[in-house]
Amino acid sequence: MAEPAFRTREGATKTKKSNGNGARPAKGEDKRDRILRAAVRVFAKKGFHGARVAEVARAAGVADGTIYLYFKNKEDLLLQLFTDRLDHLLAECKKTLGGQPTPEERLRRIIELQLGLLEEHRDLAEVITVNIRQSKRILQTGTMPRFVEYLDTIAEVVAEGQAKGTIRKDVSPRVVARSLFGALDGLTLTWALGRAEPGGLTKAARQVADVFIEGLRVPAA
Amino acid sequence: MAEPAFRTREGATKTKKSNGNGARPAKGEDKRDRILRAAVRVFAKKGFHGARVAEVARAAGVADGTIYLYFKNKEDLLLQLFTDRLDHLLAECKKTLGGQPTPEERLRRIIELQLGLLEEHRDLAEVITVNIRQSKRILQTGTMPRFVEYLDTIAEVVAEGQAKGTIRKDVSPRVVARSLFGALDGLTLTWALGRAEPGGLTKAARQVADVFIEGLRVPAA
Amino acid sequence: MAEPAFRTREGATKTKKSNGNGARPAKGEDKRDRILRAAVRVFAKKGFHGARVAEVARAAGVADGTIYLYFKNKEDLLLQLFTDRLDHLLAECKKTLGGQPTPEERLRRIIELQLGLLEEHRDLAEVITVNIRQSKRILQTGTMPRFVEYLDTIAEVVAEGQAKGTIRKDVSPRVVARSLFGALDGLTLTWALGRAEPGGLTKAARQVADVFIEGLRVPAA
Amino acid sequence: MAEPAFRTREGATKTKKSNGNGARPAKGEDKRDRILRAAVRVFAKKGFHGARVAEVARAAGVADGTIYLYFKNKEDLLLQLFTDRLDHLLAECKKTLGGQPTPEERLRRIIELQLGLLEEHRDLAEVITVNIRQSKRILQTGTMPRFVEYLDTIAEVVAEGQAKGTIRKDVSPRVVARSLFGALDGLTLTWALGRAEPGGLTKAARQVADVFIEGLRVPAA
DNA sequence: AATGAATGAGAATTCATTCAT
DNA sequence: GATGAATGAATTCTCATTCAT
Repeated sequence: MAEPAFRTREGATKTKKSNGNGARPAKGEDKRDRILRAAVRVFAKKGFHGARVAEVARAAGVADGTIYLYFKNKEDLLLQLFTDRLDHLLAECKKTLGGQPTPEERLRRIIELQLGLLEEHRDLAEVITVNIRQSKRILQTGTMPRFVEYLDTIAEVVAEGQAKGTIRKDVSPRVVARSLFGALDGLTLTWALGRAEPGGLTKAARQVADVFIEGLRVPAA
Repeated sequence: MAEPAFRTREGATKTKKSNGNGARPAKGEDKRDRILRAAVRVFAKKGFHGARVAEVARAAGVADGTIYLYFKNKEDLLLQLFTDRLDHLLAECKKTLGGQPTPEERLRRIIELQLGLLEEHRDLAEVITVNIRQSKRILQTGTMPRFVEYLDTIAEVVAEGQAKGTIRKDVSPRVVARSLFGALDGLTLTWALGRAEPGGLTKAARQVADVFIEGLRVPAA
Repeated sequence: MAEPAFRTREGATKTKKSNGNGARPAKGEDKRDRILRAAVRVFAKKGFHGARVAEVARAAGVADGTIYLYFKNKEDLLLQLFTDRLDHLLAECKKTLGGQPTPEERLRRIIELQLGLLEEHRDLAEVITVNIRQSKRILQTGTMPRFVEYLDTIAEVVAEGQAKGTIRKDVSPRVVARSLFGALDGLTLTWALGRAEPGGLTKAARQVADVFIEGLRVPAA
Repeated sequence: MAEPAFRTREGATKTKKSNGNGARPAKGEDKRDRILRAAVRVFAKKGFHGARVAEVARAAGVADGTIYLYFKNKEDLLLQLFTDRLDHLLAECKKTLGGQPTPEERLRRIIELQLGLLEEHRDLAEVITVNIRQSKRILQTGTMPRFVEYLDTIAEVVAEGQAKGTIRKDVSPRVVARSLFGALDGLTLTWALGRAEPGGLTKAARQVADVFIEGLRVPAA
């Protein structure tokens, strides 16, 4: 998962080169990716508001104006950044969840995936945890369909467990999903802004998984 | 006076009981409070970066320059806002925790307190969840001693339970504290930015408490 | 000349305590002087525009508002400062010029006086050379009657020499006066902004005097 | 580009002959010059502190922000203005001094050049005499290498005369240089702020030259 | 007279965005 | 598509001055 297969605007799972025109690598897509990757770095270091568009451009090796050929404006750049990365996480989730036998295992897997992904990409971790809250507009759901989708994925797993009878029914799947994401988000934030010790998030993942899964289990008679 | 008297820091933990000169309310403290209260409202509505200092001033009924008599700059205003409010939360915690018989009950009480407080102050909820992440500088621990103190309070309760033998020892109190805060923070964020249904947070509080407390319980043999 | 006898508004030569109401030292005058002395220090250090009125107040040990009881505004403070100090210089000139037998000696004496005074008061030197040019309004002659008067004093000495036949008549006394003042001013500026070596100005005084006096002498047949 | 290309410094000594690409005038240099020319006018009229950057921009026919593409800040604009103009004066000096047979003639030529140049450019005269002292930072030598270089040029001429035996040795070339510049500066200031009669400075030039040159002559046995 | 908290006009500078090349 | 020079709106903070006490 080191080099995530970056998404295009249209499709979540396209591989890098297939842009439908055959041989030549899509110059445009290439540049869009370079900009997004530069944006992660710059936003992580300076924060969304602290980052200058010109810095992103320089980091991406393009001219200032070029950014506006691929993104409507600075905020759109941030939004597409999230969308892109969450698409990736969602795709991974979908791919791996099928393999897990029980809802509990699926939950554990989601936790491991999210924290694992961010542990490998500290910059991205900072962007996800910090920058997502820096644009009021982006925060309003609706602008963040991918985020909602991701929460829904978690909630569904919970609901499945409830349907199956292994997860207690007196908790709302959405509350659980939001709490869980919040818990992971908080851990990531502290980790990313602090020492970011290698393995720190992975270790935390197990503990959070244990607590949540145990806590969700239907109490024994 | 050239160097404006920053009356601020030392007044942070004072309870409102004036300044010891009896009848008249302390003019300074009074104005500082008005500014802080105005800031909560304006920051909640516009976000930290979206809010203009002049708007806060107008909302507080003071001149623009007056804000700089009490706060070093806009960011300091945000920082002191957090410090002030967290002080309040911490004081409430301390007051109420003594009355709880078990660590588990104390945990539940903390959860109820935090969500209860924020449910009553939606503006504050937005500021705490959103704005706290808008200033890179503030995020760096050390600038937020009160936040660290709050997490420590939670972690201590967990550690107590571990010492007493009722809470599982294979989880780090600090990880639990951070996760729990994250979970509550996430719920609050979603609530505050959405409908903010009355009772919504209180209802969630019970569920989160149940899950965490159950999840932390030492597994029955 | 170490502690110059400071002037009051009305009269140039009054000694410090005689304010006409007998015994008590004039509180007001006292404060005005403190402010002026503080202003010299602060203006010298920060320049006129760089100095805050509050700094002058603090340096003088008075409240900000007090300054406005004695001076119309910041610029007036600067203006009165010049007037006061030039009054002093003029008085010294008048006192000493009578004793000099020839116009040439009087010229030499003026040069020594001006540079001697400023050498003893480096702060004042900076203010005179630098700050006098910082307020457009003050620069316009008319607002600086004392300066004009000082130049006139020099010009008169030159005119005397011309009348007496010892000074060449093909130079304008006013041009000489202005050049001479400029020369002294330039030397002072460089001295004050640099090392300000003790004796530096005094030494320069002799040289400038020699050059000017020789240069003004009626050419031998 | 994030870091605006400060095209400034390197262009300072270039003579106007464009940028080597033949026909079209160098856009950048063109704009920089327009700004400098506008700055002279505005600074002369309002003084450095009284002038608003926006006024300079408007006078130059560029946007406010454009100024910051060519100059670090307002003070840098002033500094470069001096540097530019003094460069010109220095170049003229160098060009003309060679043609003068004696140090005395060279001195006279320098005086004529300086006053002549400023008489033709009253705005520049005001800026040089008044504004140069309005920025404390600029005054500190080292920030004004050109000024030091100019004084050195004068001092060298004096030293030459001393070596040749025609100028008295009991005066320091640097003191003479500083005095002479001060004298010219003072005359210019008075002229520029007053009527600025045509020919006024030129006429003064002769007198100052006569006085200084006579005054510097080795006394006849 | 003296104070100093409060005022609020004022200005430099930044930086997202555009558009002529 | 790509560029990057130019734009100019937007906003924090400063500080001279006032005036209620």
